Amino acid sequence: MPNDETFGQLIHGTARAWRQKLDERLKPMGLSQAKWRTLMHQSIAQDALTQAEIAARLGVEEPTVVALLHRLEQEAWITRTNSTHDRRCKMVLLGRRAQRVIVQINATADKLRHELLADITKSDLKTCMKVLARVRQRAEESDSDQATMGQPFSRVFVRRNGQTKQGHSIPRKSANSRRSRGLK
Amino acid sequence: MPNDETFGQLIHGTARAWRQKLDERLKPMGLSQAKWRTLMHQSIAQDALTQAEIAARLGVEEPTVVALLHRLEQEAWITRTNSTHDRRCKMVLLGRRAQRVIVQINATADKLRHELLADITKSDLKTCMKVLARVRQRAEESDSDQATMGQPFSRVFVRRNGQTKQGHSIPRKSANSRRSRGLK
DNA sequence: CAGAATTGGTTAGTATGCTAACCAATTGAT
DNA sequence: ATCAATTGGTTAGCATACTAACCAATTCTG
Repeated sequence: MPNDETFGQLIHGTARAWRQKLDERLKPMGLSQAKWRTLMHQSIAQDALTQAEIAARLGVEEPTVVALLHRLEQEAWITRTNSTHDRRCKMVLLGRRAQRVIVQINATADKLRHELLADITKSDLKTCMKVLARVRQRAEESDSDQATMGQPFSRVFVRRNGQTKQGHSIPRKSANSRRSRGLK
Repeated sequence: MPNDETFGQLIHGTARAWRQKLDERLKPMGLSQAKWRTLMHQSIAQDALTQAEIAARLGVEEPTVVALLHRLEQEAWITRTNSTHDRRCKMVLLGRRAQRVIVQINATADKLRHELLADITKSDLKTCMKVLARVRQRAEESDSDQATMGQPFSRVFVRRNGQTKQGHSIPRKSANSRRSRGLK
């Protein structure tokens, strides 16, 4: 067993173990970490959120949210209605069922957190969170500046459809998603 | 933006950002984090590994490894051969292509790690890793001991198929996976 | 040794994440 | 006012993870 594990592997493994544990606890309530997080952000915000807002708060991409909300809607946790102001938007609302149990769901997550952090000192925890936040920030930086110091071989501009609507050619942002990583 | 983020969300987000970044860097080489990790463990071990060993080292379940190796094999990174000693086993070997590039693949991961941890002090890093290791250990504990301090309601033995071939009935391991979480 | 149990690997089905490509609606620029 | 660009949402297709259920082979036990 490699106890000289790299930091990357360690974060990854810890996050996975945490998620697994939470999923296990939430399972009897018919939820998972992803669903719980979604409902939680809903309940924190006073007004209904759009899907884009939810994606930003969860820190995931929109298509992920689409699927997630689809499942949540099927299971009657939420409702989606078209916005009257902007016909593109869909406002997401917590269903009654969700409102009823949201408190105990959060309590479950809180309890788990307390358990897992039980014997960690305040100081160590603070340091750890500081490091994690810094690393995350670093990892979310755009990179494209110095990283590719070699030659960018194969400069292929995919240019998918090419005829639909916008042809503003040459997106200098490499092959990134059209959104500039909304997280932040 | 919730900067009073919980520890769970923070770990989760950081791990995700790290993985994304690594995937992005490995992409030009036709790899991903999962594939890289698999190849790395292969190259560290001198002899060929069985799929079960790989699963244990990666810290994932066997079916996940099956799919992963399947993709790696299709892309000619590895070869799978039946073991002569134990006909159940399949030994996994690195293909020539993998052996050639494994060094620079690891270098990429190393470089990323150095970049992401650039301005973290040795001391803070050590503390952080200590905390993560502890949390992970906690999260991987079996739980079932004191957590369910009530009565174990619903003692249902799922008893799935029951008729096909082997009817060794009643797996007394409750509904858990048949393996006792090989991680560790 | 025979039957039970375990172990290695697989398949099927699901959840969660991603990117690419698209449409419809709104906003912005001229 | 019109056309270009942006924004909200969707679909399709893939990658990576899981559990449940299974087969085949080996090992353990009486």
